[in-house]
Amino acid sequence: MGNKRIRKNPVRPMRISDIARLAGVSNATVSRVINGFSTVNEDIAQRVRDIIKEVGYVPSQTARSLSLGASQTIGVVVPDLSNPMYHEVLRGVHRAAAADGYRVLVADTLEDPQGEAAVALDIRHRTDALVLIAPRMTRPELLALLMRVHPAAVINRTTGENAVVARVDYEAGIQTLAEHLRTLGHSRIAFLSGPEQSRSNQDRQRGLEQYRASHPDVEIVEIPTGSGFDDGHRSWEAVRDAGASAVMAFNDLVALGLIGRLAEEGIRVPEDISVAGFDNIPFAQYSSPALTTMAVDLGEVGASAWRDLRQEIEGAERREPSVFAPVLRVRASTGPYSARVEL
Amino acid sequence: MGNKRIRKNPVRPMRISDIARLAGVSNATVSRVINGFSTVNEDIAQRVRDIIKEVGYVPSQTARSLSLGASQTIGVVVPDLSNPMYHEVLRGVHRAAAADGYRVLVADTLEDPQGEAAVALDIRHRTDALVLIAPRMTRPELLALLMRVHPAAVINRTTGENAVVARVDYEAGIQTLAEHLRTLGHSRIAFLSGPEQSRSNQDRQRGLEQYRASHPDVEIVEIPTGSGFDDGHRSWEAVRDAGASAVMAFNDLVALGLIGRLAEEGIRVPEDISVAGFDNIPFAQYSSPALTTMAVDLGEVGASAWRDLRQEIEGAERREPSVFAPVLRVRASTGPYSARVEL
DNA sequence: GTGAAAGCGCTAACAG
DNA sequence: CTGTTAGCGCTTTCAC
Repeated sequence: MGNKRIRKNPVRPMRISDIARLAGVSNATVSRVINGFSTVNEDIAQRVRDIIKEVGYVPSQTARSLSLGASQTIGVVVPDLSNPMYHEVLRGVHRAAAADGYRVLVADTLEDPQGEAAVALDIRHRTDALVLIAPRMTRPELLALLMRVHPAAVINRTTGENAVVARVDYEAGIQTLAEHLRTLGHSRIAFLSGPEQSRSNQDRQRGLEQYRASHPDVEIVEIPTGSGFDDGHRSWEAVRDAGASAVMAFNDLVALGLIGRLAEEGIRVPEDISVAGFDNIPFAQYSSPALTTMAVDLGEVGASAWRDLRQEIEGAERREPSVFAPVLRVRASTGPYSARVEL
Repeated sequence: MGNKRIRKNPVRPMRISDIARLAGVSNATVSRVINGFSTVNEDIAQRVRDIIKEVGYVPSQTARSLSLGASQTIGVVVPDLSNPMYHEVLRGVHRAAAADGYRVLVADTLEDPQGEAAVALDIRHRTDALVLIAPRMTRPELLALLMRVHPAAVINRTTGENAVVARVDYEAGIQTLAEHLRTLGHSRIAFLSGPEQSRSNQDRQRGLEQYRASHPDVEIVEIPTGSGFDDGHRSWEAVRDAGASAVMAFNDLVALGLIGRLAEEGIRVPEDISVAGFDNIPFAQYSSPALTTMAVDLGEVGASAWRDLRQEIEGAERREPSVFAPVLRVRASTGPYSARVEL
């Protein structure tokens, strides 16, 4: 490059005006080339492109966003980035949005319901739209927030008119599972319930309430348990005392914990007792026996949220909430009822 | 508010000038109040604050970033957002950065090595720094990229001088594990290797090379296997043919797959054969028998990357790479060698 | 203590 | 087809 040392200073990134100067054209022309406006003389365009590539220029997304009033980026607010369930949803959103040329900004609220709204507002102000995954805040807070962050999608919470909604129908799911067990001949079924505050647990309870009403012939006894492997492991005495021939665990982890305990106790699954989980975690198919469970395509929930949200960004009319019913995966851990010796 | 209808139009967010007008002051004053400059008359400041709260004004982060030349945001580039391993690292980075008032922008490259650099560059231009988790691109590409995205941290890849590095010492880890088995009396050990291109697999292989050199008394036979549960499940014949009394699996999933198969075959673990995993996935402690494995605190790796990166952002000198050695978790799946009947 | 004005890097009319 | 100019919303000198 002759005597003009072109020193790439990493501290001071290239700007559009640098390119313009180097190419001997105006900023506007460079901008047009970058954005693929065909109205530029091909020779000039090529020269600009060459220079851009040569110096490795990348436009400032910040400036671009400010100027355009849009960032081609959406924000996703997650209560807990360490929870695999949210990951699946997140990934679904991410892939779907990426396919449409959108980037994703993820913010973890670290399970702090207080900070949720602030985080959401902040992130919304750098993005074009928001996805809230299972927000923890109270309903009034949520509604107030939604007024101000439109367009937004909410996953696994119901809202009024102000947001796109995608959610899993846990109510229906647990009933599907109960019905599966009833069909197998079980008439006394234990439900190992999860954390009390958990919304999805409440949904399951509501579903079972309905099921009891429509099936007076089957008894469903609720045993407060928890959401972890250990909780399931510890639940054995209560299950035994309940005299149930089949168990629906709050989730797969609980089911697996119980199954582990049953193995230790020498109780056969499903011959002596049937055990079913919920969520269909990857491991469910590898346990022994393989676990019957309810599968939810969380990725699809996320993708759906994005699709509806995108419509919203483009100004389409509000869609109905998308509701996803879990589907039954029958595997080896549930079987027909058979009278058995006292445990 | 008299006859001046203040209609909150969700389409047109509040700007600083709106607040200024409402408070009867200048933009500059509002800005000063927001940023906590003490030079503002307390009465005015209070009035401004009240109005901000009342109308729910939140400054545009985009404009702020452009003006300040900094966004208080870092970008994290992940090869695959669905991989739990990366999640742990991501979470470590996230928590540590959040504690320092930084937000995190996550970009998934969807395992596309081609697009990686572009994604990194783009995201870097909306953020103050970059974290690359286990980038897939070639070394020359990586080095070239790092020149242009400084400051950056790289996880699980070595680099030259241009980035902070945090990595897991798989070489040492696998040797620790081999030594554990040798101490138990095993002298013929199988290593179920993972994907060939996997860098961490290559690290393990290199570690075993060293181990062989320093321990001629133990034979380590490598069996190309894979990284999934099924791969482990399928590996049984090869393991048997190798005549090994102990197995080191590429990771926990593979180990668990093999253990499942062994159960089917009626082979006892660890009485007949010892099996060890790698990674210490949450499930490792719940399998039966509980899995001996190498634990890596991935969250800490991420947190460390952030700490060093932060120094870098603040202009401190380059730190040495942070290297994390996996630690041995002895559980029930490995035991002393005992001669046994031919399998 | 407060306001006016310039500027962060880019895009988009509007002229020519 | 290309350049000039006026913002995008905020921060920050520099005067007052």
